[in-house]
Amino acid sequence: MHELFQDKTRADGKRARTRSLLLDSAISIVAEKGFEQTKITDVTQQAGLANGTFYNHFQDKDELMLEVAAGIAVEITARINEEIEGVSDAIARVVIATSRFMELAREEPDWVEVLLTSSDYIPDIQIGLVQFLRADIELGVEQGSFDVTIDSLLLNQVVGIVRVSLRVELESPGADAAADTCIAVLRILGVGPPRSRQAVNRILNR
Amino acid sequence: MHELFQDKTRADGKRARTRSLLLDSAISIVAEKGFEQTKITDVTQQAGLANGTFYNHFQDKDELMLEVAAGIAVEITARINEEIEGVSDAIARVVIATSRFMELAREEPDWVEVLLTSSDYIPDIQIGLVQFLRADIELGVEQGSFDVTIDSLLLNQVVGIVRVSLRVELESPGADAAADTCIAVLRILGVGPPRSRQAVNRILNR
DNA sequence: CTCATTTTTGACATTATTCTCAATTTTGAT
DNA sequence: ATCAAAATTGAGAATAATGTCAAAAATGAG
Repeated sequence: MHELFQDKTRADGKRARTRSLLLDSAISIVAEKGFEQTKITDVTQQAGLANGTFYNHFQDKDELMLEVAAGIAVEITARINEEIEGVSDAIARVVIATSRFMELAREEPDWVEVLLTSSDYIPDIQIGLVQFLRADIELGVEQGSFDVTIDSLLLNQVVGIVRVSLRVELESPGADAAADTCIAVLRILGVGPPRSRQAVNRILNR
Repeated sequence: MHELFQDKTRADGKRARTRSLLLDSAISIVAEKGFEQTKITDVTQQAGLANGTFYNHFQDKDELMLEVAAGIAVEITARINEEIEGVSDAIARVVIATSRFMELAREEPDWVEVLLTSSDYIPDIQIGLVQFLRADIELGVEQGSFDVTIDSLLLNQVVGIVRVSLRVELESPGADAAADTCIAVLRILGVGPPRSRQAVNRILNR
């Protein structure tokens, strides 16, 4: 379990380090208690700082949360992009991205937990991820692999499937849900059941 | 927009009527502000009652919310069951149930809104609906229509798809999302794209 | 209509959380 | 090592929500 913000500010001044400490503390508290149940004193206590210090760095809870959620979204987007960079087949891109996301739920459960809960309160957080998703679906339609009309409903449905699958993965990390989730996503995108299974087996080489 | 609880207690004594008034007031406040942002005084104000009256009827907010959510879940389950009673084809049952649910999002948006938000906080609320869903999926597997293994992941995925579709319907009531949602559900259940479209067109006769 | 019982009222006590700021400590450039 | 600037501290003021209860009002059985 890495420290997302502190790792990026080790070398900077005291101010930046305290700020990062608060941000990382917020991650662990939000992951544990949820978004609205997280109080400012919970965060400062977790950070081992006095309550007043918070106000030296943030206006209010919303400002803190926005930064936390945006930081996680950027990091997760970057990690997934790393994996699919250079892959040109849309089915493979979607499968790799989905399974990498599921893997992140095991590697960094707090980040994923916070991303899921915060996107209920800060809808903008999803925007970046959805843009990439849309591009890959467009690619798949062009390549003749997907059978869908691309609209807000479809994008939300795909995001919804991935969301619940991530939640299941967070709640029972044993039950390797990645492959089944990839198949579900392909099915939604109009890839028939036999082809979906075959593609997932090939791409995740099982 | 009907009053779920008041309609059921018109004939009863004052106590029952006040109680129902509080429950219905809670629906409209939760639909507007969300679960955690709903304060007890919001509910009593909406009901036109004094703050103290609340404690004559409920221990605390949780007790109120549990009753609100359970009441809505029972009503919605009953209305959907009404429609599929006597239908023996699993595909038809799933399509009719899904589209009826989407229709309810237009008829009674507050009920559906509260059901969606409260099931984040009171997971038990989903249990009843999921049991019916599971039975219909089992039926479809027996009938050779669905190609899935039934487990918690699958049930959550289907619920997830319907949830996001309901939310889209609530947010833009114009965009007739029912048919597309039925198709998405069938696809998840392993019905191929052409058969899904055909089945939905036939059953919803368009 | 009467009146014992039930219900409602709303001011206030309690508890919870946010936000401020003067005093103190720490930092890091020189 | 020095010291002005920056950061932290924590007590407590301000705000917000919950929960209590004696007094007042409404109910409905007889």
